[in-house]
Amino acid sequence: MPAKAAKAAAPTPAEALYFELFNEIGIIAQLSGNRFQKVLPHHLTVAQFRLLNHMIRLGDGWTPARLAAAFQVTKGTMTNTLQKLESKGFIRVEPDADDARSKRVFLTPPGQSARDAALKALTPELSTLPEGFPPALAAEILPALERLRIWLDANR
Amino acid sequence: MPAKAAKAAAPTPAEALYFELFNEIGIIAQLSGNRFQKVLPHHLTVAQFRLLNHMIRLGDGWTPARLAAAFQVTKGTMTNTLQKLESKGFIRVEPDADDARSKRVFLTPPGQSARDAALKALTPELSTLPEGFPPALAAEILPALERLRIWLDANR
DNA sequence: ACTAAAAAGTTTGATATCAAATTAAAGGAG
DNA sequence: CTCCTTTAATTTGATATCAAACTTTTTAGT
Repeated sequence: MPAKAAKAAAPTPAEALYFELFNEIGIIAQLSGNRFQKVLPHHLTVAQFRLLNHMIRLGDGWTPARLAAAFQVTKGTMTNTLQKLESKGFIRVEPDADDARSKRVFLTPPGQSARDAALKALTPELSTLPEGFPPALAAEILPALERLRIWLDANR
Repeated sequence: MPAKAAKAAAPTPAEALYFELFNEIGIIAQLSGNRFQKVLPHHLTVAQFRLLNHMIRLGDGWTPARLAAAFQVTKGTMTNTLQKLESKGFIRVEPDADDARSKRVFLTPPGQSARDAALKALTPELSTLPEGFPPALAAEILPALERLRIWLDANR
């Protein structure tokens, strides 16, 4: 049998597939993030916008720790993000009556307005997207992405 | 006709779909990026690893400017990333003979080894993934993601 | 009830990234 | 040829994020 060159760590086809998947996802996240960042109002970062959005969609009153876990950032990062949003008046952070270690985060009316304005500012970015990437395609792959996200979230 | 509440910027269903798509992609990128970061050898960042990987897959000899465009980072960021990789001996940066403004980036043998080692270190992270997210599903959505990435890349 | 362990939030120091300004070289218009 | 514009790379200052240490409070074990 001919000597085989010492090929280093050739990934299986399945592994290669996953690597490619995460690579594409990483690039898309960076491209879209950059793009969104440029048009967000009130000097909102993407992270700040996502936090506002999260409170609209899933309700407020969460603790910082739970938010940090939900967004997969460190507690220190969440502290910083919350302080920025609070200084802009977009959220209110109150002590938790039941647990003196904890706090609770609430969206303010200006915060809701800022979120709406941000959404409006983002919309034009998407206006020409359907030409190259039809909504039906988005709908088609979304369940799979959710499934992947949920798995990653559960198996850290 | 009843007075309609001043609903601020209600996105169309298609827009909502896109927002959700980018949201999921953003979360997956963060989860997978964090995860990969923790196991990468040689203090490689994800950005550094992707650069090494890029040179393996698409060949080296690119200019920093072209690399910055390919990865959608600023030229300053690319300068920094290249300096880090060069200080580790994983790449070689040479002046371009034809254009005194430019440089050319080459992968060194240690760089190739580091990339192989990184790939190997990443593989265990994927070992249990097929249970929750079968490779067939990855293969199914990959073309759509490529299409999205290409569109975003072309329409900046 | 007491003590040890865990959890919530903050702080600190380091780093990756960005935007904008800077320097140097190439290209184009006249 | 000369000047103006564009391009390549770097530098600078600011910020977001991380990991790790720290403080306070709660929970659990005995």
